[in-house]
Amino acid sequence: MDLSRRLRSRGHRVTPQRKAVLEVLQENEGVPLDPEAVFELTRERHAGIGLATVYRTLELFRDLGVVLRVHLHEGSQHYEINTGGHHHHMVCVSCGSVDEFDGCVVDDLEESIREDSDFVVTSHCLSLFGYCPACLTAR
Amino acid sequence: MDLSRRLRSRGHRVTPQRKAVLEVLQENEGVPLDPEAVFELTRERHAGIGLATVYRTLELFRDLGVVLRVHLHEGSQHYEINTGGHHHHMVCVSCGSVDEFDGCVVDDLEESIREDSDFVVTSHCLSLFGYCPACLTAR
DNA sequence: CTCCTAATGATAATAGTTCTCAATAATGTT
DNA sequence: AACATTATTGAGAACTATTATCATTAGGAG
Repeated sequence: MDLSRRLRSRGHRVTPQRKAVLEVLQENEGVPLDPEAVFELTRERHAGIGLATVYRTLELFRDLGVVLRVHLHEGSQHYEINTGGHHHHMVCVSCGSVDEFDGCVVDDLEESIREDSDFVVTSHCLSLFGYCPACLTAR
Repeated sequence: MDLSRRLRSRGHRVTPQRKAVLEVLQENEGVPLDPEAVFELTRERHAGIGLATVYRTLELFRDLGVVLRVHLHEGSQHYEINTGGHHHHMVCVSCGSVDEFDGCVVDDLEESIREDSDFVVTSHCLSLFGYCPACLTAR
């Protein structure tokens, strides 16, 4: 939770840019953002930040477990603050909106894989695609 | 199965390039290949094929349902022949090898989503990451 | 306050993919 | 079989997302 502590404990420095990026991510909990979006939103707080710094910061935060990388099959990666709650996403193929869903069934699957094969599963990626309520009623 | 028929029924033409790409994919059933790999393998059959044609052909085949696009989080997209059998992949984060696994549990999940929310799920993407037997014993 | 060096911003470089366009060739028609 | 039409092709330019480079700036230990 405490960014300063988490950074310093690994020999990293606490900079205004990193604090600004964290704030943006925290304000958008549950909303996966791509680096460009993070860049634009962070600029409103820290005007001079560069895009490269945003990329570097997101990568660092991922290392630290502060953010999670989300794969929405959209050409750019998306990141969201890691709240600890395991969830995945439903992406509307019509409007691109993203919803969360909890209750991941993959834990069961990982279990059965562990039994059936010699492959040791350490993580997984799951996304659902379809139509959101708004796009469904709009036809 | 019959490429010629499938192409013509949609107004597309049957070309030696497309036949060559299909053959490569068929010979590599169960092995997700990226466009560069398909390009190299296809060149052995049809020497003059261009990379752009490979990209266009894979996209077309995907439209026709001939191939499936696989997301291995590797910087490039991967494609494999669509045999109709629903399966997903286990990617070794150490050596990059890819194994298939059947028995997808997501159908159950799609079901429960359909009941719990108003989101209509039409497809999903699931990949598992971990360590393959070879990499496990090698330590 | 000083020094060391991590971090930054600007920009170049890279990787993967798509676009452009003139030349070629697959198919329907004669 | 020859022709006309137009989809397809190959080559390379263009584009997008991301990473690397490097001189300058600034965090923080002493």
